[in-house]
Amino acid sequence: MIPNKDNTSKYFAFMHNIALFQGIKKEDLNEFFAKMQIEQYHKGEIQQFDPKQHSKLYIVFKGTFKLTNTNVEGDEIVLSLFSAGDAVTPLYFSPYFDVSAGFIEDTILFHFKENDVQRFVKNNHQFSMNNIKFLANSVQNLMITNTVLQLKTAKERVGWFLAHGKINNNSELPVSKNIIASFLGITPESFSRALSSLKNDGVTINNKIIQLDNGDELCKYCDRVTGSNCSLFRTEPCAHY
Amino acid sequence: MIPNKDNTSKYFAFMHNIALFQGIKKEDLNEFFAKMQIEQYHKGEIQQFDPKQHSKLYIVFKGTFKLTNTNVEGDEIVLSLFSAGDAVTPLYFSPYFDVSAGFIEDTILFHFKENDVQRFVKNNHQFSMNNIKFLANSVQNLMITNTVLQLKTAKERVGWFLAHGKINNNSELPVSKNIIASFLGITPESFSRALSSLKNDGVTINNKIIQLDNGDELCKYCDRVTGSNCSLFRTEPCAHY
DNA sequence: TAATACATTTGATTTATATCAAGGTTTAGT
DNA sequence: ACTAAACCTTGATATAAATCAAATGTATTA
Repeated sequence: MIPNKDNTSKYFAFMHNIALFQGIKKEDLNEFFAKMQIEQYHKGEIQQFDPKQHSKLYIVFKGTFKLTNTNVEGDEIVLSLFSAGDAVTPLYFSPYFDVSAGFIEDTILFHFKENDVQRFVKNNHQFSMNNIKFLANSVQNLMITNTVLQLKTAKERVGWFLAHGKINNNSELPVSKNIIASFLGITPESFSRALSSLKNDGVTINNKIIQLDNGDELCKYCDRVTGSNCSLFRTEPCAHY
Repeated sequence: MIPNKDNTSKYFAFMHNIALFQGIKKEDLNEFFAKMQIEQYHKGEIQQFDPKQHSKLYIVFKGTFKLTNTNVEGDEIVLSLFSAGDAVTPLYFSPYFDVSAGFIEDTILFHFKENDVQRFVKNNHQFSMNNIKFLANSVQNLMITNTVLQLKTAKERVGWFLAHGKINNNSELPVSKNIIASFLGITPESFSRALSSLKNDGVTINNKIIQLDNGDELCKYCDRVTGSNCSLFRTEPCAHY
């Protein structure tokens, strides 16, 4: 799919808001964006992320997909979820790191080729700084996920996930429950039971919409980094004094 | 501790071998290294990693420490382990990310101040590329750890840890068993039982030294990225065809 | 709109690992 | 070399979550 004139300005406006491209001169950006390619995927499709062929920078324009890893027994685990505005850089993955992208909705990705990204990193300080920031942030998020996976009971994991979404203004579940369960390292059954237990605490989910009786029911499950973006941070109900 | 003349050349030689500094002109490096500070920590010490005070780049010269996170109930989990040659960049962590460094042995760290690192990143393409590579590698490793924590039984986790060490030529456990257990998200008791089960498969640990009856006993626990560095990769016993 | 697939919930049962407890071993410091 | 403190192992028991199974609910598409 080649962008036509009409779409181009819409796409570029969208791209200018992506964190990776902040603080970069408009001319430089537009020159880089001119190299952008568009890929469309359909719901249900699975793409092996073979870095030999996929050494690119991806930006999600529309849709949702999951990054997954499948073990020998065929169990699939969800490493992370991506939706509009998120970036992925398999560019830097080892060719032996075998992850797949599973498309949950019809999805439009923008991509840049390895050489173009490398050149832009080399020639543009701000872009290289942004890349460092982006990756450092990924490191931090993965460490937090790590903590959640090691420390929490099923209910606490679910609570954490919901608190995370709430603070980022997603009062709606981003994907189906069984995918969230896999991301949290629990079974769909356990997820369901955790939810029914949370219901007793005032957390209800109707049609993927999360509703809270008081508004502070999820505070106890929140991590400190996520919490720092919360309107209740360091007020009385907050877990972080 | 201020480096004296004698030590300086030893330190610089060590630093020139660190991955983060590869491919950079000697003059540039030495100018940067001149800003290096040295910190010593004693076994048992714990340092809160408050990024307001610790916005630095650290290189481990000697010793071992663990990066840990403690939850409300006081449970401690080990996020990662660092030893000579490893780098840490809390530089890029959120000020709300509360991790601690727990020193397992007497440790010597080299550190650089935030401003100096930022300046070097800005002025040296290779260093900024190296930073990107370093962080991307961390992302990948954390994703793998994530998979291990979600997918594996206690025995498989221990097997993976030992396989990892074996391939990186550490036939010796890097730290005490209970710290490894915490890193793997299991209790010391489960770790011990996993080891005794592995013993039946030909994996013996004597005085922290890992011994294998045949040499391929750990192959089934190995992940593909680690495996790609193994001498047995894609031979008959390898799990990755 | 029916038909079929997919997702979710609920219950019964099993199982792996945590917890609790006690004894044994190694390590470190005096 | 001796003592105290960590560390490790082993056994018994408890428990949270996985698994198995079946029913219900919700999408998809023909």
